[in-house]
Parts: sequence; structure tokens; C-alpha cells
Amino acid sequence: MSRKTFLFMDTVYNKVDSKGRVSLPADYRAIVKELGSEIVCYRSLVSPCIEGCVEDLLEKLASEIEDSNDFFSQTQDDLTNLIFGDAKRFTFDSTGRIVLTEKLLKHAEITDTAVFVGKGRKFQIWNKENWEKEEARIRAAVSAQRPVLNARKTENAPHE
Amino acid sequence: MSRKTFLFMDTVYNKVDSKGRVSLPADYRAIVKELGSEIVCYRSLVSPCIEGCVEDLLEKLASEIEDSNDFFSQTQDDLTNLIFGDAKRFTFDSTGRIVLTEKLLKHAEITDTAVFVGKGRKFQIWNKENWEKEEARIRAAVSAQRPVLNARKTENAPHE
DNA sequence: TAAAATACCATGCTATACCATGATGTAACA
DNA sequence: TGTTACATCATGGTATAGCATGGTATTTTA
Repeated sequence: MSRKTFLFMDTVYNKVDSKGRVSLPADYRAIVKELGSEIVCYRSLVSPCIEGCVEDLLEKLASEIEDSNDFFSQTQDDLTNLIFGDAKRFTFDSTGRIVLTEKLLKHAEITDTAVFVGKGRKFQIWNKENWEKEEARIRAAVSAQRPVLNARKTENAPHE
Repeated sequence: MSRKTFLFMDTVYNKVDSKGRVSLPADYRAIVKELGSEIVCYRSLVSPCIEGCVEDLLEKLASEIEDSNDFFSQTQDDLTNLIFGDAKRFTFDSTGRIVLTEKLLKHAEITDTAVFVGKGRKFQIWNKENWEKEEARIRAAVSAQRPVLNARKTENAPHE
């Protein structure tokens, strides 16, 4: 059975063992399998967390850069370089686990628990404490920006 | 045979059992089946209630973000974290029930009864007492803000 | 050949798919 | 119009499959 939508969602807490092994949430695996693709992870450029997506998305990003005639978007170009330089494919074993590298774990300050946070086409992996702080920060920021959110909402956003 | 409109309507009171299981109103299920999609629920950002919609609606949002050429935007990052990090897919069993999570139930203060309230493209799930208060508030607010509406009502209404 | 990386096996738990029952409303029919 | 048969729906209970996780074997590579 195939599905129409491929969204990383929800927030899942999974254990990381001494070798860096961690179960990719079952819902995430289902997406990857359905697309017949692979997971790619890299260090977030702005937060102490790991960012992941399906390889297709990076493929798309690369195409956009390639097709772009914007010679002045040096910044975006640089950022893209950073991501591709850092990104790595991760295959999961028969039980659905991937092995995160020392570099990634260190950047996200993850030791024994990994928090998977859905972001639609992407997802993030956080240290427990950092994520809870981040979530609080975002909720506060969004509350403060209520007017903007409300404006968006009437257009398309599913949130009240 | 297909239909043109897919609107969540009406207000339905259903029981929530000890495991968080609750029947999705039959009308709602019909919509989901017709669309060949799934239900997605998340905590309302502004009210103590659960919000739900069809997955396609979130898919649209994700596509808009993806196509906005804004791979690195901070504001969008915050918003997507909040929406997709909180949202979760809910599939219903052969009898039409979904299992709400502890997080959602707690946010909406739901224990044994869930009130499904149609809102068009979306719907909400409330605690009984909270919904009755909310409905009263809404009615009062509408009356206060719509003197024109009141005028029409007193003209046409045969009673009172 | 030692050490590390990776694939496979085992287990307990929980989520979820299925069966059964009762209630309610609707259609058929006399 | 009153009664009965049927269909649909909400709800309670239960078994099983899938999941996360710990452990072991096998392959790789330095």
C-alpha cells in the first residue's frame, strides 16, 4: 500500500547505546522505505542538533542551486557547501537502527537519549534537555509573534 | 461516487476509554476514507483543545515551505518545529477508533469524554466542560460584535 | 591479527488490529 | 400507523504483530 504524503512528524525519545546506535522511529523508516531512498544527516548550522532528511531532498537542493542564476546569493551558496561537506548517508540495519557518528553526537551533546523532532520534509535529533529548552523558546517566540501567525493562518496554516 | 466538499461539521460527544481510545465520528471517517488520507492531530496553540485535520493539509504546508526557496530561514524553522514536531498521524482501526496520546489528552484536559467540534477543514476535540464554556464565550462574543446580526434576528424571529 | 564497524539474533513490552456486544436509528412491511 | 427486521455505530475486551533495545556473531580494515 502506498501513501501520498511523506512528512516527518511527532517527537520521539529513543535510547542511544554505547556504540551510538539508535532506533530511527518506525514512522520515519516507513517513509524512507516507501521512497526507496536513504537517510542523510548533518550538523545543524544554527542549533546544537543533528538535522536529517531523505536524500532526495538534498538532491533537490542541489538542483536549485545549479539552476539558480542568482550570482549574488553567495551566502546561500556557502551554506549549501557547508551542508554537503558535512552530510553523510545512514543506512539502518534489520531492526531499524542507525549508528550516529561521534562528530554528530558531540555537536548535539547527545549521550544516552536522542529526541527525534519532526519538521515536515526534514527532522532533527536533539539532546533531551536542549530540546526542552528549545521548545519552550519557540513557544514563547511564537506567542510573541501572534499577529504574524494569525495573518498566515487565515491564508493556509492549519493552526489556530 | 465522489463528493465535492469535505467539511468537518457538527458536535459529537464520544467516550474515551482507559487507553485513550475514542471513536472518530462516522462522518469524519467518511471524509478521510473518501480522500484516501489520514487524520493528523496536534495541540492547539491557543486553546486547551486538540486540533485535527487531514494529512493533505499539512502536506500542502510542507510543500509551500519547500518551494519557498527558503531552506535556511529561521522563522520558518521555528514554526515548522512547532507544527510538525507536535503533530502525529492517527490511523483508526476497523471499528473507527483512534488512540489519543497522553500528551494530547493532558493538554485538552480530557479524561472520559471527548467532544468533537467541526470547523470545516479542521476539527477540534474538547473536554466537555471546557467546550461548553468556550461555546458560550463564542456566542457572547459574536452577539457583542454583530449588532447588525442581532437586528436581523429580532426582525425575522417570530418568538421572544 | 587485533580492533572496530556492521549485520544478525533474542526478548519483553506495548500498541494496535480484530472479535463480540449492545444501542440507536432507519427502512421494510403488514 | 404500528411493528419488525436490518444496518450502522459506539464501546468493551483480547490476542498478536511490531517496536525498541540488549546482546552476539561476522565481516571489514588498518
